[in-house]
Amino acid sequence: MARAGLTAERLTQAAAELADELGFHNLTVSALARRFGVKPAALYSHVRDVQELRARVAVLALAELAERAAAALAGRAGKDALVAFADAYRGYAKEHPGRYAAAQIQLDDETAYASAARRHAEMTRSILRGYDLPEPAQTDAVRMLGSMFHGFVSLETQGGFARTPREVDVSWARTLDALDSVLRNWPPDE
Amino acid sequence: MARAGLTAERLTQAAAELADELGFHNLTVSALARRFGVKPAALYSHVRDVQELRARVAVLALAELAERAAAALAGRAGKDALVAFADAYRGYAKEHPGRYAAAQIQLDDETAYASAARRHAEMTRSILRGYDLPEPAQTDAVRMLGSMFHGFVSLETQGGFARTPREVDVSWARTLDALDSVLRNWPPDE
DNA sequence: CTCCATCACTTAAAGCCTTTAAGCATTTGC
DNA sequence: GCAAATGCTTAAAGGCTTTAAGTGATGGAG
Repeated sequence: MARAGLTAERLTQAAAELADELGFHNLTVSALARRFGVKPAALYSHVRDVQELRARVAVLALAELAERAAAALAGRAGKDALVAFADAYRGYAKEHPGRYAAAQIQLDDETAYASAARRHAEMTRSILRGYDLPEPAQTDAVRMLGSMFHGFVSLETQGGFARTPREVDVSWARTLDALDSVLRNWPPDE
Repeated sequence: MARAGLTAERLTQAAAELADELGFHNLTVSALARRFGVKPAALYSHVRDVQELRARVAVLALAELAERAAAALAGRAGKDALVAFADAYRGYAKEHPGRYAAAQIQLDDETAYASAARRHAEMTRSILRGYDLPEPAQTDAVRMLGSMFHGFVSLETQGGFARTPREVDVSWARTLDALDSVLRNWPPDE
């Protein structure tokens, strides 16, 4: 029999595509094996178990997302940077819903450390340089921005906004306006 | 053999507890049957399939959350209302992570319509009455608040903030300050 | 060039999950 | 007290994960 030429990398790549097509929670060893015309057991020489497969997709997604966000950020500052970053984030999630879902799973500390997770936090901080917030307000703002982006995208992809007629794109833009506004006028600690 | 006395309601209640203990994605028909000392097949007279079981937990969670939010909101207005609502939301998610996860799943239109999902939107709107935002800004703000709350809670329960030392409670409070601030000074459409 | 070791994949099997169908036992109502 | 309805069990099929053992292709050494 001809060999399929499996490697951890090819499996991860295909797994990411599968996740985008079928949804992350339908990413199974069996489905992936099927796609390669191979028996499920064959994958276990390249990947320890389904957990590792999912974690690999998560790391891939984090890296791609960081890449995209970094490109969007290049040469921009202030609100420009904020909007470009946010759009990159939302765009990625819409194009790659399965990968985006993967990026949300809990990675063990080692994997997380080695992954692009830190780059994300750093990029968010770099956006805030345009608003010069002192610590610890900066940390609060990082968390707020992350929550906002993730929350919006998450609700949007789950159809949470579908029942109201107003264009989601417009609400997104206005939300970014609001974020920019509050970052420029960060309320004093009371 | 003695009968277990299963009903859809008791199953739903137990399923919610199971979800909180094991995580929503570990909520299975088998595990639930085990808890009742009964064979899995027995549940299928009361519940169509695992999807319906999950949907029932989602509806339960939405109702409980609405209940709690409504209680928190009673007699409050302005920032007071905002903070009470947000705290109710976050508190519920922390106490009942499995139910909270359930509340995020896509319900079919009928179920969603019959569920408390609408009450949530209405309550968010009632908070905004304290800030008198005209439509369509109000819709944008509803979406922003929902995104913020869900995003923060979601990242927090997934351990997303664990790697930074600052107290999450403090960031939460400051984020609410920021939201209050931007609602009071909603940026004009540019 | 050939043989053998290694590697890549298959087969086999166990265990857990969902779900349907059929059977038995218990309750309920007449 | 008996029949019908109800509630749970048994049985069985099919899909998933994962391990272990087996087979055939590949490639390096002699």
